[in-house]
Amino acid sequence: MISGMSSLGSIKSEKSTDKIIRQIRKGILKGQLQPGTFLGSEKDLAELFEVSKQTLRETINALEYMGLVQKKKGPGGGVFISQVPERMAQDLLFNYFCFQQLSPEHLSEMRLALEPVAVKAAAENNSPELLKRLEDLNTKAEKVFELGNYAGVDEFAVLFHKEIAQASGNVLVAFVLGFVEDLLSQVKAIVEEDKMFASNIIEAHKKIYRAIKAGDGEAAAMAIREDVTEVGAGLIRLSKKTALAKGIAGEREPSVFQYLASQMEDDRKSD
Amino acid sequence: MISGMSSLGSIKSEKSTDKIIRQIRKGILKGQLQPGTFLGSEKDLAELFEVSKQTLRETINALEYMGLVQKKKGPGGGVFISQVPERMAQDLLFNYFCFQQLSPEHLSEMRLALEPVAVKAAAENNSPELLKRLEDLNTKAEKVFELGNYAGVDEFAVLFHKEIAQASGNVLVAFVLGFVEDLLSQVKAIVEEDKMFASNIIEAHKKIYRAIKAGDGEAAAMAIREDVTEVGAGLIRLSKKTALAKGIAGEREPSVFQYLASQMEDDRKSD
DNA sequence: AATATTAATATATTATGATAAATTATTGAC
DNA sequence: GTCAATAATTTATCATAATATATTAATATT
Repeated sequence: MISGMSSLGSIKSEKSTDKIIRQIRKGILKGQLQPGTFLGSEKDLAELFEVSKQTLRETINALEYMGLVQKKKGPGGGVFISQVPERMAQDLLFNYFCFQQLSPEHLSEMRLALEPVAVKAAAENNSPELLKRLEDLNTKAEKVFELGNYAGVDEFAVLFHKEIAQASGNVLVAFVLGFVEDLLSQVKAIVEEDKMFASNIIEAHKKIYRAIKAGDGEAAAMAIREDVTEVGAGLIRLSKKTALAKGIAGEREPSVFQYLASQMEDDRKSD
Repeated sequence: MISGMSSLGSIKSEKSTDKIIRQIRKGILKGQLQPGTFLGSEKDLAELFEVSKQTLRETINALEYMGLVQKKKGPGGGVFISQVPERMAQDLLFNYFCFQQLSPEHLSEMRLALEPVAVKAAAENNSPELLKRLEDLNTKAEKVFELGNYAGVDEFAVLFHKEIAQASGNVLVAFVLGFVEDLLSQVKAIVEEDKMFASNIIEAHKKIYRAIKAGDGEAAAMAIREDVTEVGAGLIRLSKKTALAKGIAGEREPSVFQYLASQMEDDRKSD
């Protein structure tokens, strides 16, 4: 048991892969390594850290999948520090929740807690640009509604909510709401929606827009609560029906991921 | 191998590393690969996917750092599917926010939105086990308070809130609140707290506990709002003072990570 | 001269073989 | 049976080499 062990310090000798990852990550978190910073080619880095090419590749690969670095091929290429893309952060978080029995109810409850906060902030800081974007989205939603494209209504509805989430001014709220909205939009893309559903959403969003435009945070919050509650209820009802039709649910709470699984044949691709 | 595959088929030939990662991840997300499932040794998997050892190691390494698999050495070892540990999901999310100027205000605002939701659920489902754990934590907090260990009070206070977050019954709320609480606890460990601060926390938590015990969700929500608001205000005040003392702040909003960076000095340079 | 084409070059990507280190299963002594 | 030594298995690392790919530079074409 006690053989060639390092004298002091760490009892368990840390893998060199882990050491390098920790070191680079620390540099990033401390702000010493800013996005865009060129770290060198893999060859350079292997020499710098005094490890083999393979070992270095394993570390850089891990950092790349965490979103912290990007690689570029060819002359002038190499390893660069990168901001973690929102999409990647979402996917990594998705990995966690796929083991947690996340349900549409959970998502809806989160929306109910955060949307009013976001929309209040949006109403209190209702820039012309924001109003323009929100109005555009609602107009587009109405157009596709008239064409009978109810799924299209929902796409614009999601963008409407994501716009408000961004306008919250709170990066944490914006991320969590964005995560929730994206998940819900995928769920909604599976369950079929009807005309009444889409019509209600359009009316609700018009009301929310008016409150934001008027700078009335309380009214906006109230309106969005109604919207979220109604959509949540409808969605839960529809998803339960879908689950039963597929023979999935029954004893167990329907997990969001069981629906999404069926859709995973076409993978979400970045870029 | 067949050269010239790049011209036909996919426009951008996907790296085999990416392909394998996508494939395994899909299996996990679809529920076909459950936690604990043995995938085989690296050698087996290299043969299975028809790639080299190195390529396979790179994929497994990436999956390991995402938290989706674990490796074990020795006889009976190999690659196993793993639930993503909460801590790892937190760290990966942390990577995202370290570029987003997350501030104590943002954290506090999120708490204010979610804690009442969590505590209401906790009050409505106040099991004897939960009450016991909460009472224990408050008792311990009081003990360390009497010893003058105000930082210790805070450690138990954080656990108190995390317990409530878990009791929310909402995995999404629990995770986000846990993430926020852990971040705040690190910030609090840096800024110095005084006797009054600790005393207020203890009284507030007693009040929250009584409301939960009584099954009064509304009272519990009200009490926790007071607690969160007060702690948030105190924390923001203290952290601004700390930031100014360090010459960090000024024109820019103080980022949580600028404080945490100062704590990351625990260098054990051994390479 | 501007533009398209080709060649050169730097880099990532994949592959193979070999050794070291760590962990577990097995064996053997008492 | 218990415990220590040994063997077997697997990951971790190193080294080398060939291939694929994207950028840049040079060349040819219009």
